[in-house]
Amino acid sequence: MAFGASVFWGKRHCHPCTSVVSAMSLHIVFFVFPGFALLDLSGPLCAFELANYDSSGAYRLTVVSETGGPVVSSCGVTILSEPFGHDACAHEACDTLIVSGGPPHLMRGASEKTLALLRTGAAQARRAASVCTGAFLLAEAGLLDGKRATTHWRCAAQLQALRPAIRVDADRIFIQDGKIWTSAGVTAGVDLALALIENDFDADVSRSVARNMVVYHRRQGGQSQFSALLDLDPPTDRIRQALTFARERLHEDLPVERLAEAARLSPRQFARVFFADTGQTPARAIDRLRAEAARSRVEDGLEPLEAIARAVGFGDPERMRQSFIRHFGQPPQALRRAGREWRKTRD
DNA sequence: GGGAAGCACCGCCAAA
DNA sequence: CATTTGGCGGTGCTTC
Repeated sequence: MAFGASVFWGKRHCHPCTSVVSAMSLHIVFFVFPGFALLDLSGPLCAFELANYDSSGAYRLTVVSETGGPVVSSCGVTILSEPFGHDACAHEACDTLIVSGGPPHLMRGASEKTLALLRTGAAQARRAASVCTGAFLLAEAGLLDGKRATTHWRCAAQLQALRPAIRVDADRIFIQDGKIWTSAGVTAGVDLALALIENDFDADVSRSVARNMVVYHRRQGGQSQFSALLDLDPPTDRIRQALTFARERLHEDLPVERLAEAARLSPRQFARVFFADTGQTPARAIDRLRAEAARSRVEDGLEPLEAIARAVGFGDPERMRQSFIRHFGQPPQALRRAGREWRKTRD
């Protein structure tokens, strides 16, 4: 074996058992279907695999599908799966069920058999989770009703329309509500897996896995920062007009009513269209615009925080601080310090 | 840090 | 008849 993982990454300390992790292994069951997105499966799989090096094989990993056998992913690569409900969830208790996503057009109209399997699987499992558009399958199975959930930002409005009872938040990397976990698009599945691992062990293990995968341990902020959805033109002219309008006068008061006026829509309709186009609600998007405008100036470290807060429309530094924590996960001071460190390494 | 006021959001229904 | 739009009012969050 030329590429021995234990040699390459090194075996680390074995953690003492926690309340959740006992001597037996935790069975992680991945559900896939024809056309599933390979990375939705392989990302989390890789995270759990690496976690096994840190935990002496705490996880047993199984890929299942409705009928079992070969399943072709959206990119054409075939995966071999076990039949769902046989070995996977019946004989050995399924600890965590993770549903992969796929192209949006495939996510509707799942067979009744699949939905029934998901319902029983989720009911028996300690946790159920979805990656990306996998949330649509959980939604159709009725497992997300009344819960907070996220999905790929492009599909958030569609999910909300499909199941009004879900509280869809498109600006999160992942969300846990009770035993149900959902995650944002594609690579957010890795963040989800890291969070599940941290839930089972502790932050040391998940941090170690993140380092081995060369990803952020706790990716900060919401998914919109990666979609660049406030920079790229939203599909409708009117929403773009409103965003341009807002960006040009961030320092002024920008209530939803005023944005709606700029878009020449009624406030109600504006809010509806805005969410459909961007996956965010208007006020939150403005808040993000301000935070982003402030961020580089904060990191530059040339102006007092109070002046920046005023210049971008936060009014006072405390509101800016709250907003930074919401969007970036850390207060302005911390980013300013990080900016200073970064400059030092270059000089 | 608790409580009131204001605002954002959203479900619902009616009108276009 | 279906879809889009606008208004109303309840609710929950933020701000002061």
